[in-house]
Amino acid sequence: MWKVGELARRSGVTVRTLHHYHDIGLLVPSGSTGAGHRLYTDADLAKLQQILVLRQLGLTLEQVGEYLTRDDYSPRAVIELRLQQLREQIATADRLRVQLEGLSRLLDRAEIVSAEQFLQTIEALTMIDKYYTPEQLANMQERYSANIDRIKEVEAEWPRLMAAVQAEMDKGTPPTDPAVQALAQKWDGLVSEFTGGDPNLQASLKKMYESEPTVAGMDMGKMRPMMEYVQRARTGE
Amino acid sequence: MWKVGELARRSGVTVRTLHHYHDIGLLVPSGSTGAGHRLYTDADLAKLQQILVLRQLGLTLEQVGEYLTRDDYSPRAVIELRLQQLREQIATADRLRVQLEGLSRLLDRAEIVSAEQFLQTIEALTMIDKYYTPEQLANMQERYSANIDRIKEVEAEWPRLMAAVQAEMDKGTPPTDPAVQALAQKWDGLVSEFTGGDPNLQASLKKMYESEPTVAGMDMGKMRPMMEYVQRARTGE
DNA sequence: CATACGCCCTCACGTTACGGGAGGTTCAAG
DNA sequence: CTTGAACCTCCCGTAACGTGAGGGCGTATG
Repeated sequence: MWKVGELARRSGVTVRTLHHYHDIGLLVPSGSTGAGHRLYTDADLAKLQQILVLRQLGLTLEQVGEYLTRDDYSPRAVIELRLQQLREQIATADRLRVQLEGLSRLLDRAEIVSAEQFLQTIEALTMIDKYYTPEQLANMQERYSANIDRIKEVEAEWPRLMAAVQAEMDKGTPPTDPAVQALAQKWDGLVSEFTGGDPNLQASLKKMYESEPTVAGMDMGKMRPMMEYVQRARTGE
Repeated sequence: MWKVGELARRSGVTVRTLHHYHDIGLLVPSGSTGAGHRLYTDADLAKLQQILVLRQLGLTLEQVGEYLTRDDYSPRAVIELRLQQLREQIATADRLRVQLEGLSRLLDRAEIVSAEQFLQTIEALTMIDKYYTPEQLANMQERYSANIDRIKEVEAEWPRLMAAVQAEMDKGTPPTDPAVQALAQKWDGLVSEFTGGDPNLQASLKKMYESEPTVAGMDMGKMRPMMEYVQRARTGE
């Protein structure tokens, strides 16, 4: 017969853990002293070892309790459940690891210098992962690697184009105006350059712009009226 | 300016989350109505997006707060910390997955039929992982695969040997008695058969027996006096 | 018998990031 | 004015304990 401290030392758990297991009925001591000190037997120790084994497998205390008391015990169910959980957990963690390692390489190239850029880059990577397929991404990367200078020009051109569109909107210029039509043509050119004319890629881009409150630091709430304006210029209405 | 419900819908979080972030000072609304309704600005939305991005990376809310407020911001520190955590997490989960897949194969061979066997097997696998090196394990598995019949004999012989040793102890037979010496020799033979004469393997076995409260369902509290008795027979004292 | 010390007890708040209900107020539309 | 949706604060809950408070018990020693 052991008291709680002895059992804790023998088994490697804390006294608090043994109190907790008693409180929840998982491991109830076989006896107690007149003063109320807990007394544990060999059988209690053996049961504790079993509990610890199942805990190590990742079962919750509730699950441990169930498996130690039910008659229709199924080792297979325990293992398959845990294997499924582990595989999902590993896959999720691995995806994030791959993302972060890519981001780490960006840092190595010193392309990020501020907290704002850092957060926008993470955000962009997250959305890219959400909206584009791996095939689309490989295609895009191939094209961009071959035209790095043009990419930078395009990046500089978008803010200018958007400012011009916004100016026309602010002036109340009708979308049928030749100036707006020219801007719409330019808009389409830049989009086409981004997507390489791929309609699937264009659809992914459109879905992202329609679904996200911000994209690459741009508030889509402000962006959408602009896109509608350009669409009206495109259709001539 | 948005109220809390509009912001929740735009950003994909719950109202409760926004309350919580306000409570802990992470995202404080820029204003409020006379009635106390929260009012959020564009800047609040942008900050929320940043918070969500960092949350997705796995940072705690406290860490998010720190990184959004400090001047000596270090993207590299964030990423390296998380990568390290992820790698450890993946390695741990993967080790357990491998263990469970091995156990699953045991189940496939129907070598486990009861809850008791199941728990003892898991316990044994856990200890094996703790005390033996991969090299030792490969060595042991190779030897056992080649002598499966003898292994079963040995497994049956240990309880008989231990019962005989216990009987001599109960009778108070001195360890120098020829009968006890014979038992000690037999004990050593079985151990040597298990370890293949490998002193490193013997050391791992010894360490396990000395450290664990139970091994393969055996209470080491009872086992240790027996091992001491056999040791005294071995040295002739 | 008194004291000291180690071990034991129960109670209760804390951890993290919210979920969700209770009980009430505010706001906009009919 | 009524009604219903949206808002508010407060508070308990989640899982598995850690930790401190305030006290009692058991044993050894003076």
